[in-house]
This record gives sequence, C-alpha cells and structure tokens, in this order.
Amino acid sequence: MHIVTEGVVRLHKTLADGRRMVIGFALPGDFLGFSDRDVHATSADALGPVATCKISREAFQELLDAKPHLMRRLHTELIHEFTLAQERLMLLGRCSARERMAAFFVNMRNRWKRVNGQVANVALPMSRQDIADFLGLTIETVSRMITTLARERVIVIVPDGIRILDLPRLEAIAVG
Amino acid sequence: MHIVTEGVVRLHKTLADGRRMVIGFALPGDFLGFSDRDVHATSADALGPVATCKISREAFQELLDAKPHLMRRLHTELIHEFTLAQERLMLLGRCSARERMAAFFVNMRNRWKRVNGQVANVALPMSRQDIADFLGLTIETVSRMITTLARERVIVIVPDGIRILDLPRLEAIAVG
DNA sequence: CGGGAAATTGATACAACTCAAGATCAGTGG
DNA sequence: CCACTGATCTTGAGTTGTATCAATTTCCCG
Repeated sequence: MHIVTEGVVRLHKTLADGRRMVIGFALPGDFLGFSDRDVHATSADALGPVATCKISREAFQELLDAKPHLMRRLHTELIHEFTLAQERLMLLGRCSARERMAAFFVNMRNRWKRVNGQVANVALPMSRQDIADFLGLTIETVSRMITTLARERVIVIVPDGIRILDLPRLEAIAVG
Repeated sequence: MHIVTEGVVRLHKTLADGRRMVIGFALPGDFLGFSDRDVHATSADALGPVATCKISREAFQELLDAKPHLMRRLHTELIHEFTLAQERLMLLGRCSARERMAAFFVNMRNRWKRVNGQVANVALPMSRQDIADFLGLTIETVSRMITTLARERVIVIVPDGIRILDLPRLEAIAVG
C-alpha cells in the first residue's frame, strides 16, 4: 500500500496476447493498491523518478480500526474512484478518438491543478503509447488527434506536455 | 439504498446528445446506490417486475457504525466492483465486438449461476439495444455477433435469452 | 555529431457504423 | 382464431473512423 508523493505511476493490465490497457496514472497524492486482489491483475511502474509513502497493510488496518471516520473517508474516496471509472466507460464505449483525447487533456489539467496549482502547461510524463493504451486507441491515432488539436489552436505541443490555449473549446469537444 | 431481491435493474448514463451507456445490470442480490453522488449521474430502471429491499441511508450508516466488520465487508465488495469495472475498461478499449459479446455471455452465465444455480439457459431480460449500450456497440453489431455465434453452434438463441452449447469455446473467444 | 527510440505523417485496409429493408414477435380487437 | 399494428430484431449494402503498415522526421542522450 503506497501513496505517491512525487512523480507519476502508471497502472496497467496486459492480455495474454499482448494487448495492453493502461488503467490509470497515479499523480502525487494518489493512492496505490486499494486492495490485495488487483495487485495480481494490475501492474504498476514508475514514469521517471517517483517517491512514495509506504504503509503496511496491517498498520493501515490498525489505523482504520483506531479511527473509524478514516474508514468512511476511504470509503468515500473509493466511491469517487468508482464514479470516475464509470465516466471512463462512457468515454471508451461511446466517444470518438477526438473526444477521448480532449477529455484526457481536460482531466489531466484538473488533476495537475489540484496537485500543484500549475495550470498553464499540462505535463504529460507518459509516452504516446501509454496515452493510446489509456484511451483505447493506437499511438498513430493519438498522434493525429494531438496534431489536429494543435493545428486548430486549441492546444500547443510543448516539451513533455501541452499547453491549453482554449479551455472552453477543449471542454466542449470533450463532452461531445 | 436498495438491494434487488427479484428481477433485473438497468443502470445507465446518457450524454447531452443522447448517446447512452449502460453501466450495468443489477441482478437479484446486487446492491443499488453505493453512494449519493452517482445517483445524480446514473439512472436506474426496472426491466420487468422488480422487488427490492430498501434501507435508508441513516439506518445503513447506523448499521455500519454498530458492526464495523460489515464496513470492511462492504469495502471489500466495493473493491471487487472496482476490479470488475477495470476489466470492463479492457473489454471496451481493447476487445473486438465478437470478444465483447462472448465475454458478456460468459459473465451473465456466471452471475445467474450464483443467483439461482440455473446454468442451462442464460436469461437476457434486457433488449438488444441495452446490450449494445452496455458493450459500446450498435444494436446491429450485437445482433450480427449473436447470429454468428449461433451459426457456429457456440450458443442457441432461445426465448428471452440464449443457451450456451460450447462454454469452453465461448470462454476462449472472450479472452482473445 | 551520430544513432536509436519515440513521434509524426501518409497510404491503405478493415471492423464496426449507418442507412434501409424485411422478418419476427407481442399484443389487440374484430 | 386470425388479421392488424407497432416494436424489436435481423439482414443486407454501402460508408466511415480508426487500425494497420510503411516511411520519414524529431528528439534525446551518449
């Protein structure tokens, strides 16, 4: 059980035939390993230098037993994650590549904002392949969508990320 | 807060432009409304006659406070649901229509089995459109995939559901 | 500066979507 | 009991968005 304190961690699953799905990216402040179970199914690895705060399962359980309100807090957090996963189902099942890409940028912006207030540039420490596997697309499609958004002056590509030029527009694309 | 005791409940979200995603189907024994929050975002409606066991949020919270181990149990349950949602992400993001269809049947079979031991026939109380919106496909594609599986003698179409003829084969298709 | 990985761009292919008929089924009333 | 009606499902033909395959180009980093 860890909490990321610095850097970004990638969580992913791989099918027997090699098809990969990135489940998510854990930013500073995010939990890792809500459960024992999915550790078997999901692998995690660092994108660049990462610092985490480790807590043993036993210690964590003790803590929860000692402070019941913490359990509720964790519960709320889990439900929140659950809701996000459902929104992602909608994204993957019913949205176009362009919409997914826009939603991804808006989402990353909001998460970085909560982490460090930085909003001008949206850092993308993951590779294009990671983004593709996160959005259920191919690397080429991701590249094309980014290029298109950049040509439309909605974003600009900067080293290690993008800068959002027209947030309202990007949000409008994201919802459909 | 409800628990379904009889019948099937459909949970879904709809985008502003009408695109719909069925988040899930709640079978007898399944929880409805883990949280207040997603009630706003997700709507639920009955597929045919449904009986539920209702419990107020306050009463439920009292119960949880009185029996801490129940909280843990619920927590475990939530994590399990969470893991299932992640498998669904893989399904929607990286699997073909045929694979999704097969996975859906295998999944429904296992769930019905836990509910009533019935395994011979897999009941499908939802419409083709519902299945399509659950799998991120169109109704026509769903229909075609079912027809194909039936022609291959992997399943047979029966009134209000299907019968699985070759489970190993179906499972093999489901994983990829 | 050179070399290898990552990203972009282009050409083509294909799986799933869309549009358009039919077929099947369920319910209704003569 | 059977014709009638609307809804659901299936089937077919053609289109399209994304994948695939194949070159470049750009970016690192030694």
